Amino acid sequence: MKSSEIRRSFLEFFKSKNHQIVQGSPIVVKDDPTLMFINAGMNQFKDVFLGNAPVKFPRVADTQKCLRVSGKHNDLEEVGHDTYHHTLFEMLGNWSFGDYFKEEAIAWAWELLTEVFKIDKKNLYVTVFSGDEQDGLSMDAEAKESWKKYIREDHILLGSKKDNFWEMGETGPCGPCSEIHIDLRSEEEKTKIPGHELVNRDHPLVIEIWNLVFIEFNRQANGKLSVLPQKHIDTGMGFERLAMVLQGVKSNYDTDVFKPLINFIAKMAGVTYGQDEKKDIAMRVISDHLRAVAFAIADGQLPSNTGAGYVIRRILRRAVRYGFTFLDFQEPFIYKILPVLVEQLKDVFPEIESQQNLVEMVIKEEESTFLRTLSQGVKRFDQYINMNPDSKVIDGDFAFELFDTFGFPIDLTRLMAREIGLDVNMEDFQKGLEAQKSRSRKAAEKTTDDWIELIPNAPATKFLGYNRLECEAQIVKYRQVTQKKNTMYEVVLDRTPFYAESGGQVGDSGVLEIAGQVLHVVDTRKENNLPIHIVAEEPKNPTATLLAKVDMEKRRLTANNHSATHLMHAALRQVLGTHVEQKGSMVDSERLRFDFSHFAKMTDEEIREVEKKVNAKIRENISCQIKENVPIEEAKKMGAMALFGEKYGEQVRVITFDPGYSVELCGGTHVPATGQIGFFKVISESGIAAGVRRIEAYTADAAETYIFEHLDLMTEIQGQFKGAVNPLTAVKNLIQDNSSLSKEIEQFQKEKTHQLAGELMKTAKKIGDFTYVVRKIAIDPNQAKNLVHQLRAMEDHMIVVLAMEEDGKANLVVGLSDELTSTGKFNAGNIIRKISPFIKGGGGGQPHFAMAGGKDPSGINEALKAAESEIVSGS
RNA sequence: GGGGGAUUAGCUCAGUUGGCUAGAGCGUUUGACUGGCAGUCAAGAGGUCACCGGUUCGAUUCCGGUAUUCUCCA
Repeated sequence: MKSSEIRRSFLEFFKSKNHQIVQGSPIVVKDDPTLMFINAGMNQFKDVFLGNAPVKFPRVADTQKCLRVSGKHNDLEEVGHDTYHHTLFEMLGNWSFGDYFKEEAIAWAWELLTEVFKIDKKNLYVTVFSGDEQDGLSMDAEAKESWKKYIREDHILLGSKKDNFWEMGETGPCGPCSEIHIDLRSEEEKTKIPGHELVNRDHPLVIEIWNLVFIEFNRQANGKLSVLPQKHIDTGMGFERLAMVLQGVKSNYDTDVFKPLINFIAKMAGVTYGQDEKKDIAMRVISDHLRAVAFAIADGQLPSNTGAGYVIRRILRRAVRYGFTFLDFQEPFIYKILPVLVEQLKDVFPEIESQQNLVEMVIKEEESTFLRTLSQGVKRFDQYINMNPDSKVIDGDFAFELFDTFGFPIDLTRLMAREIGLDVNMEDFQKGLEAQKSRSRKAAEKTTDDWIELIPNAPATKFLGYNRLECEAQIVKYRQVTQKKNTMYEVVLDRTPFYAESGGQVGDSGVLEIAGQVLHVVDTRKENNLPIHIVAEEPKNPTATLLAKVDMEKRRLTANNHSATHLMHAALRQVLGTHVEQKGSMVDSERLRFDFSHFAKMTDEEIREVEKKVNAKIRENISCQIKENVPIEEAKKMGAMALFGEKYGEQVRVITFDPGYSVELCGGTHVPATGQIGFFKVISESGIAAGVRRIEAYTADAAETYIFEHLDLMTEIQGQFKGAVNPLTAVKNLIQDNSSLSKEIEQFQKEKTHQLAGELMKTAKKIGDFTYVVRKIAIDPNQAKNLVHQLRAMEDHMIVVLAMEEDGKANLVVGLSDELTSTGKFNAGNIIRKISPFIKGGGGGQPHFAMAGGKDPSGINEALKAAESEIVSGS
C-alpha cells in the first residue's frame, strides 16, 4: 500500500465515523512561549482542551506535521543513527471533544488497523494504565474491558504512569492512555523471546504505533487531580511507522516516504544505500533533515541565530555536516533534493510547492554560508596545529573556541584530530560548554509563581478592543513573575480593551485603575490564546472592579502603521509582482517593519513607486471595511491574502481597503479611514536572508519629522554654498577640487622632500665609504619619515638621524640603508632607544627604521651629539 | 536575552612585542603580442584600515562605547 493511500484511508475511515477532516496547523508556533514547533497532533487543539476556545467540531481527524528535536526518546544527535526516529514526521490523529470516549476510540482504532489495514491481530499488543497510588488512581478498567472484546488478554499489558499517563504540562488536562504496539520480528525471533517482553523496551522492531489518550482529569497547581466535566479523546499514530508496517519493511527509511529521497541522494553522491553504514547514516540524516527544514521554511520560519530559527539552522547544518564528511559534498547540495520532496508531498501539503522557490533559495544560501564557516574553521584548525606541533592533545579550550565563536562542529574537530593522530580534550570542552550554558540560563532566569485565581473556571477573556479603548473589568487571575530582579505581574481579565501582541502588531499599553490604585500595563501578550496584561505593580485590592484604559495615542499611531502595512503589501505586489508574500511583520507606534519574499534588491525607482501608490491610497481616504466571522472559504473568494505559516480558524476577520486593492485576513487594529495615516515614507530596504527583503517605514508624525529633518539638512547645506542653485553640483565640484588639490600637495611634498634630501646629502659626513647625516630640521614628522626613506636609499652604507621640533614636542627619526642593516653593525631601534632619553621620551621601530617622540626639545642637540658619537664609535 | 569573534582596495583575505612608505590573489583600466576569441606579459588606478572617544611622543595594531555582521548558548 502506498503511503499516500495509507494517509487517505485513515482520513476516509474517520470521515465515515462522522469526523470533520481538518487541515493540520503550520509547524511554527506563534503564541505559546513553552513551544517553538508543533510537536504533537493535539497542539492545535490545546486552547480547546484548556477551555480558552470553543469547540467547533466535536469530532475531528487530521494529519499533522510535527517537529521534534529534543525530548525523552528523540535527541537530534541520534536521528539517522537508528531507523525509526525523525525530526519531522506526520502524526495521524482523531479527536473527540466532549463527544465519544474510550469505548469508541478503542473500537475504531482496532477496526482501522485490523480490518482496513489488515494487520495480523496476533502481532498486536496494547497497554493499559495500571494506576498510581500517589494520584489515588486505580487501574484503567474501562479501557481494559473494551480491549478484551477484541484482543487476547495476554496481549493486554499494564503500564505505569511513565508510559501510560499523559500530561500536557505541569498543570492542565491529562489522563490515562492506551498504546498499541506491533511486533514485526521474524517467527523464529518471536519463539525465542515472546513479544510482550519487548513492548516499550526500545526494540527497533517491537514498536508503538498508536497512542490513545483519554483526557478526563485536570492537574492543578498543587499537584492534585480533579475530574473534568467534559472528557476528550486525543490520539496520535506515527505515519512513517505505519507505512513501514504496511509496506512490510524493517526501517522507516525503506518506505516510499523516504526511499525516493535516499535514492536521489545516493545517486548524487555516487554511492549505493546499504553498502556502508556510515554513508547510510549520512543519507538518512540528510533525507530526514531536508523534510524538517523545508517545511519549517515553507511555514515561514527562516533559519536565523535565535530561537526557533536557530533550531532550523542547526538541523540544516547537521545535514550539511554529514554530507560534507561522509558523502564528500563540498558544494551546496541539499537544495537540489527539494524537488523530489515537493513531488512527493505537494498534494497533501500544498505550501511546499507554492513556496518551493523561496525554500530552495534559502536552503542554498544557508548551505553556502555554513560551508564557508567550515572552511574557515579548517583554516584555524591548521593554524593551531602549526603553532603547537608537539602537543598530543588538542586543547579543550581551543576546541570550544572553534565551536563557540566560529561555529565549527566539535565532532568535525575530533575527526580531523584523529586523522593526524591527536585527541581532543573533551573534558575541558564540556566545561566550557557548561559554563556557557549556565551563563545563559542565569541571564534568562525567570521565576513564575502560581496563579492566584479569583474567578475559578472563568470563560475565555472577551476582547472589546476593536471598538472600545476603555471598559470596566474584573481580574480573573494574576501571578508574580521575576526576571533579573525585575518583578512584574501577569494579570488576566474577564474582558479587556487591550490588544495582545499578535500578527506582528505589538501589545497595547495603558493603565488599570483599581480601587484608587493605578497599575501600569507595560505590555499585553497572548499565551495559548489567553491575553495577559503585564503590569508593573501588584494589585492591592484584586477583587475590586477595575477600569481598563488603553494608551490611546500609542494605539492610534500603531493603527496608522498597521493599515499602512496593508497598503504597502498591496503596492508591493503591484510593483514587484504577486510572488511577494509576507514573511514577517512588526508594527508598533513608532514604525513598521515588513519582511517579504522577493529575489532582488529593490531599485530606488521601485521604492519610490511603492511610496507613491501608498500615499495616493492614503489621500483617497478609503474607509476601512471590517468583516468579522467570515467563513475562510468565503474570505478566499473575496481575494483575501492569507499568509503561509499562519494558523487560521474556520471563521476569520477580513480587513479591506478598497475591495479592488487590499483585502487581508487580519486580527489587528486599523484606522477608520486611510486619510488618518497622513503620510508614508520608506526609510530602509535591506536583505535579511536569501530571497527575503525587509522594508522599514514611517507614517504620520514620524514620517513628517523624518522629511523635515532631511529638508533642514538640505537647507543648511545649501546655505553653506551661499547662492548655489544646485548644491549637488557644488558638492561634486568640491569633492573633485579637493581630490585634485590633495594630489597636487602630495606632489609638491614629494618634490620638496626630494630637494631637501639633496641638500642634506651635501652636508653628509663620511668615514671611509660610510656616510651619515645628523641634523635638526624644520619639517613635519610624517614628512620626515618620507625624507629618511629617500635618504637611506641614496647610499649603500648610510645612517640618517633627523630631529624635529613642533608644538613644544621633539621628534627623532633614525634610518639605515638596507645594506648596512644587513651587516648587523647598527640597529636603528637601538640607536633611538639610546638617544630618546635626552628629549624625555621613548620610541622604537625596526632595525632599519625607528622613530621617537619626547616632551623636551631642549635636549635635541645633546641627543644628536650622542647619536653622532654612537655612529663614529661604531663605524 | 547572555557570552565570544569579525569589520583593512570592487570581491576574498594577509598584516604578533604600537613606529615596515598598508599588502596579496581575483576583478578593473591602459599598452604590447595574436587574424579574432581565449590567453600571456607590462604598467596603472583603486584605501577616512566601520564610526566615536581614551591611553601614548606616535594607534590599522592597546582600552572603552556605538553600528553592522558572524557564531555558540538560552
